[in-house]
Amino acid sequence: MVRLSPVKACNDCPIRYRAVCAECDPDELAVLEQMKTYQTFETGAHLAAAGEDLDHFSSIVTGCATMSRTLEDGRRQTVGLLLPSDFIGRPGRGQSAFDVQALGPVTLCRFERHSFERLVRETPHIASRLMTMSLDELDAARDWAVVLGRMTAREKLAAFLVSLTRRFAQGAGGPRPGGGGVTLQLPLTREELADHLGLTIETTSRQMTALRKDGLIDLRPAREVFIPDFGALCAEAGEDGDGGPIV
Amino acid sequence: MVRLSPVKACNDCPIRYRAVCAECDPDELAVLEQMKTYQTFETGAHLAAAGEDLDHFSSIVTGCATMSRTLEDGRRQTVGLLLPSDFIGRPGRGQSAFDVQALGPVTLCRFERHSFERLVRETPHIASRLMTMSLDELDAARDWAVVLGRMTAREKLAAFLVSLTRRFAQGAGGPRPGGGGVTLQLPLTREELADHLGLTIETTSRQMTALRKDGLIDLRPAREVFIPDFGALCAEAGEDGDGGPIV
DNA sequence: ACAGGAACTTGATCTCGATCAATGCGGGAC
DNA sequence: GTCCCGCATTGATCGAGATCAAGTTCCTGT
Repeated sequence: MVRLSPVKACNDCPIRYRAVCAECDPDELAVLEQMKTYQTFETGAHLAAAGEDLDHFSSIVTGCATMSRTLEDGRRQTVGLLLPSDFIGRPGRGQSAFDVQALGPVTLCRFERHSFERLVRETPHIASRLMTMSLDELDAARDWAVVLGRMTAREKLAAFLVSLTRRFAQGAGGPRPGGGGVTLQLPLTREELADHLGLTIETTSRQMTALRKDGLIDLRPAREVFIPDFGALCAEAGEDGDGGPIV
Repeated sequence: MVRLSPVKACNDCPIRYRAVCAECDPDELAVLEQMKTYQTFETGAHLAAAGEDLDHFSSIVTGCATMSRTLEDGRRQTVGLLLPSDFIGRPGRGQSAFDVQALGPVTLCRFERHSFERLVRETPHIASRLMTMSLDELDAARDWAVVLGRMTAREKLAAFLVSLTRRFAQGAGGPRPGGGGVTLQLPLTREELADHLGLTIETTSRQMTALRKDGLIDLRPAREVFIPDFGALCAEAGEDGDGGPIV
């Protein structure tokens, strides 16, 4: 059976980040609590536009979003998937280099940019936490470049499902392990998936079907994907079959 | 004529980063000066291996290096090109997620990791400078994902030449503007180029020839590339033809 | 329940880049 | 000089994924 390593996000700290919020100083928390405002967006809403000034930074509370770029001729590439606890905006960056768009209804916990930047300047451990988050994103972006540049369509799809399962396993509302497998709720349409994988919608759909016919996944209504054997899917994604945990 | 925007690296500060070193405090510089040691590596040397502990962080003084990952079956993808003034290693990261390999003879300015991390902890503006560098790399990695995922072989090559020209323009020993064009010294073999572009060596060579036949570049001995019209090459890379500066 | 539309699947064909296979070139050792 | 050997180019063919074109399923609103 697959081992899950769920690390729950801290609900008290607005910069929710895995379990490190245990380090949060009560005084800092109080400052952040005073600063924050919640805002909800509808499906497809633009949370940020490439090149536009950001007046707020935010942490995703519920829902998912993509970061993407669209070329003049309409070709689109998604460069990152944002899940609950992910942070939008970074100190010293007044604007986003990419479009950020809600995949479904999204609730953000927002902080006025200048106040937040001041807080970061005065609070080294928050700065260091943001650094860690950025470095994680950097590694993830480079990992994804390997997938985009060198993997086949089937491997891309398997790699995405594996990575999404692992990321959800670290937060709440993620995949439900049980019955010798894992159930995953896909937050993306086939088109959004294709844009993330650097494929067309048709190829994405075909490879999805191929994985289903090979018994690696089961496709259920409402974009639910059942993974009977997580290790087998990892192997399909080109990972050495050490049957490691979902992390 | 193409406008160049050269921003020279600061030679005094060991964390050379564009022109921000002007901010370096003399005391910090003294500490760094005491810490640093120079080391030279031969072509092909491994400056860091994926998953191996780093005992030093370093700044590239001369030469170039790649960050790459090689899959079990030999497929390789380069995820970043490191040029003089680029930094290897980040506070809080004891190991590199990728292999770092010298493309030619490389000289590094090295800092013992723990001492450097202590300095960073005690010096917010160095931490903030490292944050800026990391965010630049993050944007670059995501930009490159768009190239890998959605561009044709010809566009990939043009985009790479454009990006390399711009990066060299910010440092020393870069492209020589003049005669209505720019001369670029390619630090990579066709194979290394192919690994960066997510192509095969043959396709890379063919597209190089195609760009030459179309008058967009001229190929000279010793991996020298002459770009007669930088704006035209930018257009080929899918950029809007605003004839912007090399930045 | 039904209608409409968006999301998804499947099929037929085409094309760009991969693969297989020579051939050309250029620089260093002697 | 000329013999190498690694790097680069070019050619012929193949195949994974794109493209064009129907269908089918699923969700939503009434």
